[in-house]
Amino acid sequence: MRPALISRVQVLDATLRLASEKGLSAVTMRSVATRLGVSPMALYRHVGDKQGLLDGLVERLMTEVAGAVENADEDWRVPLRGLAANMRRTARRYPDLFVLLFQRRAVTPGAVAARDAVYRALRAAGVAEPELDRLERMISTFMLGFAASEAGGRFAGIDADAEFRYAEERIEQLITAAVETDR
Amino acid sequence: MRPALISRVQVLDATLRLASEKGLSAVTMRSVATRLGVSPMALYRHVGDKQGLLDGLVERLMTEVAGAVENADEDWRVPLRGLAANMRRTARRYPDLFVLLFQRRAVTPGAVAARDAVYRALRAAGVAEPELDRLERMISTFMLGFAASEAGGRFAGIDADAEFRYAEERIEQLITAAVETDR
DNA sequence: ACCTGAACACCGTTCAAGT
DNA sequence: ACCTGAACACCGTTCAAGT
Repeated sequence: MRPALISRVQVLDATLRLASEKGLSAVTMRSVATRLGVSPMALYRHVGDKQGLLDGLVERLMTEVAGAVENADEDWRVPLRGLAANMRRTARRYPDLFVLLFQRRAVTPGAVAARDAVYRALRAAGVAEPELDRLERMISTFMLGFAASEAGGRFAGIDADAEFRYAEERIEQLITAAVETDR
Repeated sequence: MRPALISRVQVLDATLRLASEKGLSAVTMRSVATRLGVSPMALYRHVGDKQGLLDGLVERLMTEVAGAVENADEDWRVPLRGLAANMRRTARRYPDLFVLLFQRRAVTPGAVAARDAVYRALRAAGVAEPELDRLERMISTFMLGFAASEAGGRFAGIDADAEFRYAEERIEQLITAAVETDR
């Protein structure tokens, strides 16, 4: 038995900092280890392997997205906008890491939390059960695509905020239309 | 002077085949060179470097997406659906390559062609100029996000075709609504 | 239980040389 | 003009060993 020098949380913290400062390509087992003052092989006990490290990173991204979204608001639009804002901010912070979200199902706690926030908003808006699933996926998919585009540079030269306000309006319009037809 | 053993087109062809068969991680300067029966260094004259190779790949993806989209149809929905179908097919063929599209502006010929196809469809539908740009970007962004999600596995366990039909309807509804308010 | 050092099989890329 | 071979500075990961 021997006291642990590093923990899984520390490894992910250090990696996330490295990724936001120098991008995903700067994230190597060796560079992360150096940052923690430990040998590269020390990481393997805590994150499995490089893929495991990336998985851990992506889950942290999702909790960052889902975190701090107000819930019990009078207007269902508020938490939805908050989630979108979180998503865009996270994407800008980790542009090349963010696209990995397209490769994960919403099964980890963070991803589930983010999805549930959209669900709650849609329910509060009055969207009926049969349509809830699909509308949620459609909206989440658009948000993800928008944030990835903005952070990746696909929108270069365009006012992303104004662009998003337009899309936001259109989506809210879509939601209220769905509520209307259900009635 | 010396007869060229390989060309840029051949390099991209071979790389694309390799990517669709074994994924992006199997694409190395060495593996591509081996496939062409040439030394790794021979590639550098034709694609610059690894990043140049990826850039060439992504442009080919876009021309694949934009290609063979019927144009002069009576119904504006047809080319739009065709483009979406192309996008989804291409994404499924090169899942890990596809997300690189989020990092490119629509400036290369293939990307411009894809964007113009959406423009034409929206104009044919009757969308007025001031809204054209934003609606095009919103729709393209959603399509990209959907295709990336489907190909990446985010929709695992879900009937992606049915899912897409739902979204398609909603988007077409959005377009006709935009036409209404313009009138 | 946790960490290290050396080693292995890879990378992308430079550089000088060959035709 | 186009290609090669050797070399360099990296990777992720295994394995045996140390505490």
